[in-house]
Amino acid sequence: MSAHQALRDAGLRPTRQRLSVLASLRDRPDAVTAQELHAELRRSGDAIGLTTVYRTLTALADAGLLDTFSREGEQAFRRCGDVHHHHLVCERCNRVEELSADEVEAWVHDAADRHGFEVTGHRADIFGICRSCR
Amino acid sequence: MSAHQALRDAGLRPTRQRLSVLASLRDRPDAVTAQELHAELRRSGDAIGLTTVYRTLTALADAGLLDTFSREGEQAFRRCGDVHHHHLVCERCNRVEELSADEVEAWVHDAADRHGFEVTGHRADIFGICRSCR
DNA sequence: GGCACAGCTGGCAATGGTTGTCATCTTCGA
DNA sequence: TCGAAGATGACAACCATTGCCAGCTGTGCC
Repeated sequence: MSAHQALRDAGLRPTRQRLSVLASLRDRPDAVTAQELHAELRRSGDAIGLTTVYRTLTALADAGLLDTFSREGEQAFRRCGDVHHHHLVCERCNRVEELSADEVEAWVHDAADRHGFEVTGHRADIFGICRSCR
Repeated sequence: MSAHQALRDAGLRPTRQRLSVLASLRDRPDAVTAQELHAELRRSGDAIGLTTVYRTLTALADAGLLDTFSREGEQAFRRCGDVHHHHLVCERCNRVEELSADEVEAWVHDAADRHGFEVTGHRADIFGICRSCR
């Protein structure tokens, strides 16, 4: 799906800035913060405001187009697949691999049932050092 | 183990303030933020500075005595058991149940191996609404 | 194409959780 | 009991993030 269409579907106007953010996120393996992305875009000659980067990332995350990661005090974002998945995160380069795991899903529902909880969500992330960072 | 001894083992002096923080965290089912805890302690007549609450919680977490939870922009803490576990968190009252899950541990190592990652840690939390909040 | 308007942008100010500073006070081993 | 070393707390500083608002732009409609 084109970035243009993705924005449309999310009820967001496909502006130059948003397309720019989505383009720089496309196929990027790592998660980035608003500040980092803003600096990179500026460095590459793209005129975009920091506030806009923040709002765009938040809007895209709200629309489910981006996954969020908290990195000691700040929030990082990454373009991830639509289907539910978990993450394998490199603590050195912030690369993220998407994982699917039926056993985790099963565990989630079993545990919640046993404790009388109504599940609203869950998150299972693995942290480590990737092959190329070792 | 006494709170006094726990602090000792963590290389921290058992001061009135630290004992006070540990005491109010004892057997508490929910996770609290520094601001919340500070307000509660003050309300109950305990003279303690906000800075001290922040530093104490951080120190206790660093020492492995507390687990941390990020709650939209702020950090919450909870006294948890020493053995490795996961969490079932009520989004309404912040109650936390500790879970152990061999299937999750197995998944962590399998997935990391498959992707060539060296595991440094992992986290698997379930969010929901507890029985009494429903 | 031209219009009008709802949505978007971006510089700047404000917010708010958290941390740095430092003078003062405690704890604890000698 | 004494003197470090460690801890406290009021206050200022930080800094990621958000609010504000005047101007800009995409979009549907004529």
